Amino acid sequence: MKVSELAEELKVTPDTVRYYTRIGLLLPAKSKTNGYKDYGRKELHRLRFILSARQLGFSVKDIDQILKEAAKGKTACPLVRELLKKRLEETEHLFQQTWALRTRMQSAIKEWQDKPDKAPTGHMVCHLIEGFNGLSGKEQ
Amino acid sequence: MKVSELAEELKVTPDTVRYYTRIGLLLPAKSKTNGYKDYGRKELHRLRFILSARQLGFSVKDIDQILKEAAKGKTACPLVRELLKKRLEETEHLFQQTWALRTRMQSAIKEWQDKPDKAPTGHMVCHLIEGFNGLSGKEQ
DNA sequence: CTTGACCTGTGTTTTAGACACAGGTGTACG
DNA sequence: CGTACACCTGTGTCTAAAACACAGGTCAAG
Repeated sequence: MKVSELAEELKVTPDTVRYYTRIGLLLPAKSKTNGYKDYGRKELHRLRFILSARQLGFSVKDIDQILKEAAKGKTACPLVRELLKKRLEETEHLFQQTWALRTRMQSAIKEWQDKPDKAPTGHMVCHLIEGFNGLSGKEQ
Repeated sequence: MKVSELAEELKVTPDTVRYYTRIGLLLPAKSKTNGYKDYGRKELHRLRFILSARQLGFSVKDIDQILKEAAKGKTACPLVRELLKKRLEETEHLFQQTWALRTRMQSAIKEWQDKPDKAPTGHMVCHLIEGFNGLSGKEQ
């Protein structure tokens, strides 16, 4: 299988396949005729695993670690559980951050509806931004 | 004011100040005695504006655009409104993504509680990941 | 004048690919 | 067999927003 064939098979871009190959997650053989990378069933399976793990929020580096652990014949499960716990904490944090940001942005848009446009002054770049207090309108 | 003094004043890291300076958002004078960058009240105010805008989700490039617009003496408000709308859409998207990911991760952790660790086999790297279906347990 | 703490500017690293690009491949057609 | 042209390849570079590393400069105490 060539790069694009493998990519098409699992609905990712050829660039993704190339990237995973470049960092050593995939280890295709090299075609003898041309120098093209040649992916077999093993690499297909391996890529499928990588994509499953990505879906669960593991970083590419995590996956590298997991694959290396499994390659030793040991169970990677404890590592997997530990990494997922860590990634969940991060995701939880990002979630809160994003939620708060969204709220702030919505709040700003609403608050700005009644405000006019103004030209900048020496000490004011944009009165919308500089006049926005970030609270949801319930402050005193 | 030196880099670290300005940074301390607005509770950011010196690296952040250096970064904004490097990309041209801050334009400090150069100290005559040593070659150190020298920030004045204007730069303090400018940094404050930048941080306010960052709080609202504007990218650094957005802010550059806004500052350039205001520098022409024109009102930056229409641009600001338009950019915020765009960023809100992106944030909304990220929010949904993150929410879905969090749900998937929590679901996996729960589902894995009852499962044992297993050593890898030829066609299975980690049965936890490969056996996780991504649905919340309500599939048939 | 020297020690040592702190500060500076610049260059490099981070994530997970996307994009650009010069050149190779392969096939339909003549 | 030759060739035109679409498509494919590997490699190198770029992205955001700083954080980090580091060699060397500065400054106050002694």
